[in-house]
Amino acid sequence: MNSAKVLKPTESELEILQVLWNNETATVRVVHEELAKYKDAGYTTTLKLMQIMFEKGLVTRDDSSKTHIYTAAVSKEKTQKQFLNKMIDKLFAGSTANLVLQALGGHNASKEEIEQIEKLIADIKNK
Amino acid sequence: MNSAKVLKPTESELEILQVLWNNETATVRVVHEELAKYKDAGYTTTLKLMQIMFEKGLVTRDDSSKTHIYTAAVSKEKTQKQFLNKMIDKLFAGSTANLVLQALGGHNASKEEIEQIEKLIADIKNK
DNA sequence: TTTTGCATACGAAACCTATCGTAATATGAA
DNA sequence: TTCATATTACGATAGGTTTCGTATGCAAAA
Repeated sequence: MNSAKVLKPTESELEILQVLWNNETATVRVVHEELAKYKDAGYTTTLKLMQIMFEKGLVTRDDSSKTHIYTAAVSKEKTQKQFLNKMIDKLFAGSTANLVLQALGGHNASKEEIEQIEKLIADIKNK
Repeated sequence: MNSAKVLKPTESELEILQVLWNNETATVRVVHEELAKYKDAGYTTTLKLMQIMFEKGLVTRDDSSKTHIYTAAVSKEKTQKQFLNKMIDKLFAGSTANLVLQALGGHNASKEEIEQIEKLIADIKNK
């Protein structure tokens, strides 16, 4: 039906998708207010971006009332995976482990997070 | 001296940087042949990109002989970290562990790689 | 010396992203 | 009904990326 081509959200589009993923559903106004917390752009800029996202198929919308209601049309997990793969490919010479090592290397994950990762690794080894 | 602004390589530029990182040093011809293995673009396209990268400061070059010799001016590690951070921010709600979990979730890491990661985690816990 | 071929330089075009101003429209209040 | 306000639609622009054609120059071979 859809997705004859892979949709690769731009950076601005990702910011909007974040809001939609968190809220399940949102109006342009809601998205805009959310973005306004850390960046400033006009309302119509957000509107325009979301209209373009609609044309691309990145979001769906209910336009039965004046104020349209938007929903993400791509899943967070799929999108994350898509970008991870591209990044592993372009920046880590195809090695997932390289990426993980680099990510854990400089950074500070909490005790709980480290334990989560340990558990996952144990699972992988068990299989 | 330089870097008043953060340099964010584009996707095409990353492909070129990969080659430079692998080869330490390379001519446009070498880079182009390498890219030609998996994509097709004209030679002058690669040349132009590398000239622009030079202007931006992403690469340096030795033009003492007719055929210029290019070197990456940004380190692989710094660049990787830069993109990782952006990605964690934009796509993983700021959580490094989320990214690692998602990356390992697809589990295409070899036994050796998994062991490397285990070791790193042990180190982190020891600290 | 002349020619051939490779390398660089340059400019232009096509395309995409992000931004915003303005106009049209619907909704609810006065 | 009329008016104010919020929302959408649309068009235009600025800036950046990618692509390539063409011109120019150099260097080695003929």
